[in-house]
Amino acid sequence: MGIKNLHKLLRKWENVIQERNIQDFAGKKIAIDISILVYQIVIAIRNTGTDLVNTNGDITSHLLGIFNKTISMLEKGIYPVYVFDGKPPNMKNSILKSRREQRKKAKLKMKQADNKEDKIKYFKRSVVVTKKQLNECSQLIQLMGIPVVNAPQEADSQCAQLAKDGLVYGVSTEDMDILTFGSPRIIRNLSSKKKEIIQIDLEKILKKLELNYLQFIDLCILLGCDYCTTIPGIGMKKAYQLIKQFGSIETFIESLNETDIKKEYENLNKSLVPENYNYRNTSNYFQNPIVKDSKQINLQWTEPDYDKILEFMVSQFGFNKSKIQKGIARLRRAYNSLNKNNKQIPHYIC
DNA sequence: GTGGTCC
DNA sequence: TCGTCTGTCTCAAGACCAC
DNA sequence: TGAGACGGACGAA
Repeated sequence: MGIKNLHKLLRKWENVIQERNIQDFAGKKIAIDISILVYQIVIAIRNTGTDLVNTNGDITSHLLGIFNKTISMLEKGIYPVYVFDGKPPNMKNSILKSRREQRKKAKLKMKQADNKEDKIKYFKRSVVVTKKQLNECSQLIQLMGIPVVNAPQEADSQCAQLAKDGLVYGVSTEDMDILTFGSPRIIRNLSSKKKEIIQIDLEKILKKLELNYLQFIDLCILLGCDYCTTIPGIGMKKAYQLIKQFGSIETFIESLNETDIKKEYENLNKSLVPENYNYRNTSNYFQNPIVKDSKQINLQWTEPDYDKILEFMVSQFGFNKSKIQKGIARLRRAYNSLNKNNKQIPHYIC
C-alpha cells in the first residue's frame, strides 16, 4: 500500500522524480520483493480467466512468469536479488485481516457473477499466492544462479536495508514506503513495457523538501501508511505544512496543548488526533525494522544449473520442453555476456 | 501491432 | 470562488509467438 | 491492489 499521495506530493518539486531508461540499470544490482512480482504475474495471466495448470492440477503461472522475467532482466544486464517475506509484524495485522476479508468477498462475488467479465474481475481479485508457490519460485531462482534473501519479517524493509548498506544499487518496487525505510533509491515500473521507468532518490527528496530523514518519516506517517491511522482533515498539503512549521508530529501534538494553537487548528479544520495514534511506534519501526544483518548476506550470481532447470520445469512441472530449452539458451547467452562484462570491471559499483 | 496462448 | 480533503469510479496489472 | 481522474463537501479569504 505504501505512503498515500507521496508520489503526488513529490511531483510538485522538479527533478525529484527522474525518468530513466532500462539501459541505465545495466550492470546494477537491484533488490526485488518477490511476492509483489508473483502477484502481478499471476493476476496478469488470469486475464484469460484461468491459471496455468499442469496435469497434476498444480498452478504453474508463477514459475513461467519468474522464469521469463529473470531471463529478461539478465539480458538487460541487471543483477536481480529476490527478497522473500518472513513473518509479518503485528503492526500490520489489521491491514492483513482486511485484505483477507476482501479476498473472501471477491471469491464469493466470483461465484455469484453471471457474466464472464465480472467472473474474471473477481477471479483476479481473489488471487492468493501460497507459501508452496513461493518456495517453488525460490527453488527455480536458485537454480538460475540468482541470490535469494529470506527476510525475518517484511521483504520491503529488508530490500531497503540491502540498499542502505550498499549491497544493491536500489529497490525495484511500486511501494513508496521503501524510501521511508531509508532506501536511498526506488525504481518504479522497472519491468513495465507500457509505463515510463522512474527513479526517486531519498537524498533528492530531503534536499528539495528541506527535511531531515526523521522529518520525512513523520511526513509519511501524516500522509498515511500501513502501520498507523491518519488524522482526519490532514491531507498532503497540510501534512507538509505541519512538518515544516513544527518540525515533527511530536511537537505539533504538544503544541496543541497551547491554547492559541489548539484553537487555531480546531477552528481551521476540526482535526483531532485519534486516541490511539501510535506515530511514535510507527516512526521507530521505520527506523529500526527487524531485518537480517547485511554482514550475514553474501550476494553471489553464479552460473545457472541448466540441466536441473530443464528437469525442474519440464519433468516436475510439465512445461513444454522445447520452450524451456529456448529459454535456457537465452539464459546461457545472458549469463555469459554478464560474466564477460563483469570481468572487465572487477570492482564494479553496485 | 494485436490477439491468442502459455500449463 | 479557491484550496484542500475525501469518496467513488475505472482501469491495468506478463511474456512470447504466429499472424 | 493502486493510482489517476473527477466531482462533491466544506471552510477560508
